[in-house]
Amino acid sequence: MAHWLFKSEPEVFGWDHLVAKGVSEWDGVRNYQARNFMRDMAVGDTGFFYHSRTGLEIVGIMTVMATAHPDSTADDDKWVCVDVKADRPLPRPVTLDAIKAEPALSDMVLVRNSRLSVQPVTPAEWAQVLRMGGLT
DNA sequence: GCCAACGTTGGC
DNA sequence: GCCAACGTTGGC
Repeated sequence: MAHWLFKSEPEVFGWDHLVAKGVSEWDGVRNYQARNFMRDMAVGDTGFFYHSRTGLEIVGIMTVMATAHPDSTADDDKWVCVDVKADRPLPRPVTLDAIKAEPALSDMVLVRNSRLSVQPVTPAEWAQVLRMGGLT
């Protein structure tokens, strides 16, 4: 199973919103690179939930529940979304500062390309963030 | 709130 | 097909 990272502004759609909603579409993505990553996702893939802008930390883990399907919030049919559900919060959220300070995470897309809202995470990065977050 | 970085659009 | 202008994202 592959790993991913999803960004959202906490005021717009944060971790608590996802927890309250249960299974939710990850809609509103209007970037080709991000869309293509969503097309690559499989049911059972896991992803980090990152709070951008005013959070700047990874707060939880979610699971992909449905593969890419048309995004009903788009005017045309070129955009897709996947369905995700909150799995569990990180006991200790992992901040962007902590990620930048960790040499093992220096190649994370989060660090390299701050504007990409859906991005892949390598198995090594995944394990490292889990450790820093107080899991495993 | 500002603005750098990035992506997209559209005139040529 | 180039690139200037514009819009958006997201760290600061």
